[in-house]
Amino acid sequence: MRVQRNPVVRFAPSPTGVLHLGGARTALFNYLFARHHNGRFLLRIEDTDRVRSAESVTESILESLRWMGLKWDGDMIIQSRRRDRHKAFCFRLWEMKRAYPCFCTLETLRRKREIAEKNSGDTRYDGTCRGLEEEEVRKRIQNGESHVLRFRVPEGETVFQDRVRERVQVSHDTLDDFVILRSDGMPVYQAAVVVDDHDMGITHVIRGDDHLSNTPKQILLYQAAGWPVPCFAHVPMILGPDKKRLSKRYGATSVEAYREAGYLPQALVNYLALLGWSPGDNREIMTLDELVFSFSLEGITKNPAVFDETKLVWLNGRIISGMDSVELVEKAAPWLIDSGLTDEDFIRNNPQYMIRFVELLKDRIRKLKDFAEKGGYFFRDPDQYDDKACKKHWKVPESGIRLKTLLPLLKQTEWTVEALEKTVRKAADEQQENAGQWIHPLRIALTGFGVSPGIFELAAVLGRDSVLRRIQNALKRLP
RNA sequence: GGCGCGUUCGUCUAGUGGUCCAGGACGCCGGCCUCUCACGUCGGUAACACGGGUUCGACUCCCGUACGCGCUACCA
Repeated sequence: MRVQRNPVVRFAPSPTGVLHLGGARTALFNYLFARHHNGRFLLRIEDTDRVRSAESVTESILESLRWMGLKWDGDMIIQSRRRDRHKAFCFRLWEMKRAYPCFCTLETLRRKREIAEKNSGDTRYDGTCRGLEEEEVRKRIQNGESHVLRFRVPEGETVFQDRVRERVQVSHDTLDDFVILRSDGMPVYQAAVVVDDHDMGITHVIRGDDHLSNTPKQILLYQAAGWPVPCFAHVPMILGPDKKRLSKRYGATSVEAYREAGYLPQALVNYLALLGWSPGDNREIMTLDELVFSFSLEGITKNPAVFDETKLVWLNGRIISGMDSVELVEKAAPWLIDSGLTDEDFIRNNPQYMIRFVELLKDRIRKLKDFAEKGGYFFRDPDQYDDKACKKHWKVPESGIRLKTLLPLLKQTEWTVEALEKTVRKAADEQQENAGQWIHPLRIALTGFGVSPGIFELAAVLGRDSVLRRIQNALKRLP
């Protein structure tokens, strides 16, 4: 499908909670679409629910978007600041008789709904105030009777072409006269979105599937106002492992949480893009630029997707191992510092050491925090030794003898990977033993663990002093 | 309950009537590499929800059933 030359899209989160994965993906799709078509990607904060909205939340949403690299164009729009404009729109509809005041109280509405639920199950507004005489309306308003404004839904049906759902058809019989302006003068979502999307020149509304049912109401509003109706694209939901809407119950669901867990923004973006969208070929690992280049609404799937953290973890690991080492040092630094392994000065003053550190580790870890959790021995001598590894490779009397034999040899070995390897293998050879029998105890002595990067590379990086010291420490602890 | 939307390996997906005894990826299992782990590499496991049509032929089109999700607020 052809897309007009310079589309304008927006991401419109409501600041009732931090940015969650579903919202992040919606933002991403909007961003990709805008960039792909040379359009504009705008941001609007939908805070018309004053009770539930919080300003601090807005800042965290912005921070999440920035972290993911989704830069929006222009200034962000704060919906609540446009209240007068929304109100004017609602009053205009009233003047045009497309809306009318409704005096039903929350309480009577609630009661009617309750009864309806028990009987017909039809809980829609019954239209009590739809046909009120103008005279009565004026009088009741003069009396200061509290009222809302409801949209007068016309007869007929609304049909629209959704860019991912194809044709969607809804009979107006299933709609009711919904509220557009609250009794306190605050506009309701339905009215506010339409006014803002129109004023912002939005051409394509790309949003979550949960808005699909609202779309006919909004289209009716556009039509009542005589405004052009934008294109819609409803993206399916992201589900939890139980196939229900993703919720906090199943661990982390916010972008923030993934950031804090040591994920790279590239990985999250890449993974989210693949969740509900496919480039059509078999590519899996893609940069933001590649995503922009390949993105199209046609590639969006119709069915909801289950969020699978193991694939995200894999992607994160692949991206880490493919990343530039200098950049990786920067990314890993906060984790190393926070865990107290080292400090900024050391990192700044030992760039070569830091680069070797990430290079030895980056292929075998999957999250940034693993640098700290699995690479502590690059910064401090082991103070405890892994039980399982000891049982397997240390609890034999020869281990001590082997390490003792190694000590003087290592004192005079040239400190290169090749020389170290030659030394150790030769020592094992001379005893007619397998090199592994020497390597494993050495690994435990140097790292405290049964697994680590290649032992000779590791020893080369750690340096002679550190290696000799660690062997001696280990010898003291040998059974 | 009503309305809307959806249903391909455990998960993400490719597939737009014959090229599909269904392809890729994650996961899982096994081989190779090897000082361990990881990487890499080779191979394996595993799916068209069900029932009716339409058609020479259906994963692909139509209808129904089941299941799931969403909406049904003076929430967004």
